[in-house]
Amino acid sequence: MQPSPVKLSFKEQMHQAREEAILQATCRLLGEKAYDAMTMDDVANAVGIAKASLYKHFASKEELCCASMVQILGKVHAFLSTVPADLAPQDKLRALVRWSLERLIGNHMPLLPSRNTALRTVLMADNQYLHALVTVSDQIGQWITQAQSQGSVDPALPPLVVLYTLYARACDPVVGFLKEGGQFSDAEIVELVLKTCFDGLRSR
Amino acid sequence: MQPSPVKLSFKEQMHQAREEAILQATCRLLGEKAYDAMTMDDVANAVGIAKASLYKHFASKEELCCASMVQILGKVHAFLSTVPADLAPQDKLRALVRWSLERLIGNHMPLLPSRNTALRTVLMADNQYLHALVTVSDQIGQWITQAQSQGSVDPALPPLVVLYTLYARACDPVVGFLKEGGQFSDAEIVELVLKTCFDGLRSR
DNA sequence: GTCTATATGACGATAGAC
DNA sequence: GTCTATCGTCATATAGAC
Repeated sequence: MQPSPVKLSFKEQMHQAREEAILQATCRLLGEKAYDAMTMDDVANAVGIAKASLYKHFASKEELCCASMVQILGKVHAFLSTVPADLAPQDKLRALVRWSLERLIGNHMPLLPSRNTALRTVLMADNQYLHALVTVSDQIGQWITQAQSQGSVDPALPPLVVLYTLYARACDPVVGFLKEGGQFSDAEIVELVLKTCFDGLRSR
Repeated sequence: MQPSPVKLSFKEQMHQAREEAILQATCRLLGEKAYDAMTMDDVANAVGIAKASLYKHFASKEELCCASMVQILGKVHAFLSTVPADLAPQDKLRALVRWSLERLIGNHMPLLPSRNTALRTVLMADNQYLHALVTVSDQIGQWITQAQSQGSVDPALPPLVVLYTLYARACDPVVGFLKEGGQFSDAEIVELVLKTCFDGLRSR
């Protein structure tokens, strides 16, 4: 009796589901600690499988984390397409930053590789990651340019500076500081950081 | 023949000088990489002594890095006292952030412990560090309050949010992103980040 | 593909000669 | 106090049975 196509498909689905679970766990763990601090044991325990099994899915820790980052960029891309087209450009940008902050505050967003970590080196050599990054950056870049031409974002700022400043909110330590203080609710923290990001510290 | 007090003092000076060199190297290395990524071998090589000798000065990696962070807070404190007293409060704050950014861009400022690293745990248990942190924060907090009462910093923002936002500039990844691009000079990067920090992204 | 067990290497810390 | 040499530990990655 030959294995039916359905059975094969089911096995593949299992495989995919397990891989998805691994990526989910990795994403969450990378949101809790730095790349160096996260161990493959952490991931294996979180998923509930043996460490060796991880290596059947991903050849190395670097590859795993890389895939996790690509997945996150995919989620960013998916979010971008849900932003109403009729929103003003600066409101689209605000929506993006708000979404990033909400993910950060829920520990669902890994720290961006802001320094020369092993991860950053791998990411910059990974075509999937770079492609996803360019796709996302292009969309955001358009919004920035539009917002600047409308004057709602300072046209004097180089668009790249605006882009990086928005990206940096996704790993803003201020969120962690304020959360630790316990003095503000999550929603308040998001609004406060949003305000300082777009309006700055000065009175308007 | 007894050792003269002068000789003793000289040996002590040597000791102090070596310790200073160790702290300097640690400070620079912590500016280049994260706490976990920095090794005691790195420090020993940078100073030009054997790793074992480090442990004659500092009992552990944690203690060494802790001392390094305390030393940096000391430099911050020293800088604060050089800021002209007749400057407007908001200009004092700008001067502080500019100084931080210049240190960051020259890799002379360790990343602040923004997440739960082993270092952060140690720092928060170290009275010297906490005391230095409170001293510095108090001075900055006064400037913030004054700037808010003058209306040059938004009085609607909780002072703590302003303080953390300023602190976060000392480890702003935007600086690294822009520096890597090679499109802006160090001085331009400092001014751009200063502008987004105080004025935000929106046009004024 | 999943597991247990292990090889390999890196790093913090120490021993002991000088 | 400085060095060389080494220990103990932990984490990545793999071997090999099932």
